[in-house]
Amino acid sequence: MKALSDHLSPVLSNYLASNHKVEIEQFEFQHTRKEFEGDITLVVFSLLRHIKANPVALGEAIGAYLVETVDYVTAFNVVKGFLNLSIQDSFYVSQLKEIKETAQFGHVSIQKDKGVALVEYSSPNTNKPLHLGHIRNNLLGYAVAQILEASGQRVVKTQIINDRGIHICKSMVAWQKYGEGATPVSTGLKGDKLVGNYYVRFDQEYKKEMATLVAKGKSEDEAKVEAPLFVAAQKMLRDWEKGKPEVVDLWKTMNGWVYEGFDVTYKNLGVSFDSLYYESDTYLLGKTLIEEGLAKNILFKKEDGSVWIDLTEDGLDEKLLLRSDGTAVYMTQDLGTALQRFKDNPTMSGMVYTVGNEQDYHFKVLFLILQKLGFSWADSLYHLSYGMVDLPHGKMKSREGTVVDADDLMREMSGTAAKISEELGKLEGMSQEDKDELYHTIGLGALKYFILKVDPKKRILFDPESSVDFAGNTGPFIQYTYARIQSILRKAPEASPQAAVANIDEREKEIIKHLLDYPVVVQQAASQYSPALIANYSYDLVKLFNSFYQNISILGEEDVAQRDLRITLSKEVSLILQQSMSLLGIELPSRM
RNA sequence: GGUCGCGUAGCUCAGCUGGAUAGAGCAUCUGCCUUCUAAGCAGACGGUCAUAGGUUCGAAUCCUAUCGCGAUCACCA
Repeated sequence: MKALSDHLSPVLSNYLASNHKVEIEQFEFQHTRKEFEGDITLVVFSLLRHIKANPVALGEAIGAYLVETVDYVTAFNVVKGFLNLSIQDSFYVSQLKEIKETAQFGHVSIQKDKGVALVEYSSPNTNKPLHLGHIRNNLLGYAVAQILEASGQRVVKTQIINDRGIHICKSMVAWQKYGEGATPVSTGLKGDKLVGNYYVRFDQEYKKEMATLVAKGKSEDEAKVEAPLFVAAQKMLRDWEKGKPEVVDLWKTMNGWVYEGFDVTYKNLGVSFDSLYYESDTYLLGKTLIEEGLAKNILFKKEDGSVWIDLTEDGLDEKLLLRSDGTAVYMTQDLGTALQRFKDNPTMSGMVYTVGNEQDYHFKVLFLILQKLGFSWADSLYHLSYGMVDLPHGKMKSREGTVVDADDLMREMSGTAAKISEELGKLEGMSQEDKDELYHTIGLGALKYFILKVDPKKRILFDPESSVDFAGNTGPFIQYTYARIQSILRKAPEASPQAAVANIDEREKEIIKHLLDYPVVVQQAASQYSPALIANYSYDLVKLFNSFYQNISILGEEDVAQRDLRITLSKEVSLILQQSMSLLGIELPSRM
């Protein structure tokens, strides 16, 4: 409806300026509700703040004026404070033509002067495989990056890899002790799974050691730090920081395995990155930053040597930035990473951190510290905070084996897609290879849509038993509609909408109106960082199209002008679907 | 306890900066495949928008309080 209101607003402005001596440029338009006559509605009530008048009388006057001066406004009626305007069919035909002639309608080509927006997502630890929580993170981050790009921003997709710290050392210690030289090749396991197994093994053996110590009369707290495995892990961390060659070598080898495993998962999921940052590289810069902060008296040192920032005046607490032994904490490396990214991207216009909402406080503090350190770009940082993915029985816990593994889940989704496809039996003549690819497309489409259609800040309940739907408001529903359109287009002649169309069906008009909304939705999704808006828009479009498709013949229409309009309409719907779904990372099959 | 987020149909969710009689899907029930792919379409059933106040022409939407759920408040990440 944006296009229409853009046409009408200046006319209205002129009218009100000359007749009521008020300057108004923004008007409140909305789609006319079905029960009323008309296409677009001006909410006259909102004008009453500026003009003292009876809403009905004002509506009548404006309506009469618009019908008189604007060609395509054919009629009007006023209900209470709502001015409903009827628009000529030919207007819609010309709008459809414009959509057809615009490449990538609704997407803005990248504007160089805007600077680059960094989008961080994924950022895993390198000690265990990716799970469902990472999937939401990855899908959100990737989609937001795509949406920002479609809105005209240059985007760099990035992540910080948490590749150092005690947790990595735990896997390393367990591998040394129990691994017997196992490698991904010797075991046939994905690298991240192999390393993850030793992380779990560490935890199991560590618990046994603690139990033994407690049985010998040690307290729980003593047992925690005295268990030989724990001591070994701590020693390994110190050796790593000293750069002891055999430790660093093992660290590199095992991280290498994990990265290979992650790459497979990312590829399957269809996400990618433009630049990578490693905590092992950036934590030192963070320490430098803290030295500077101390010198400027923004930070302070306690007697034991630990470094803090006092945020009590901002309503927050004191926050630790460096341990008393001088080693870095989480915040230290995040400060370093942020600065490093700015150094690498001097035209940075903003940075989006895709991180779960349990870290809301952390990011509040991070941004505040960067502001206090005097970085002007700190104001443009944004925490894309999203809710947890919960299972019916509560949180995912790796120790209790309730984690939904990313690779397993994707495989199951493809499997379900295959099962449904085979039951429906529409894929005659397709090679097995193509079928497998299609099942992956559909399965992933279902999963991605399921996750992205929900507002990011809300929690998602994931029930592995009932799985993800393939009917209704789902990815496959959209894919299916697209495939149907492709089927028509394969048989249809080239077509262009002609003015000769006698009249447009209500259903066709609804679709054109909805297509015209797409550019606004893309901008909204970008400014709100919400892929859900794109998903819901696409769903509505598909609903409208299916109703049209099921009730009106396209290729069977004898009137050529009418038929061409319908073909064009179908084609444009499919193109917008392709664009909108590409923002969500969902592929659309030409058959299914 | 402090701070932040959420609460809409049996279930899962939409509802844009306040606008007309709060919308979808799933589930349940009716119809529709010799005609462009039935993963679909047409329809029925289903609501005290957590509760109570307030702001105003108008509140699911904004404000306040209360209740419920979750997160967070580490020399973990």
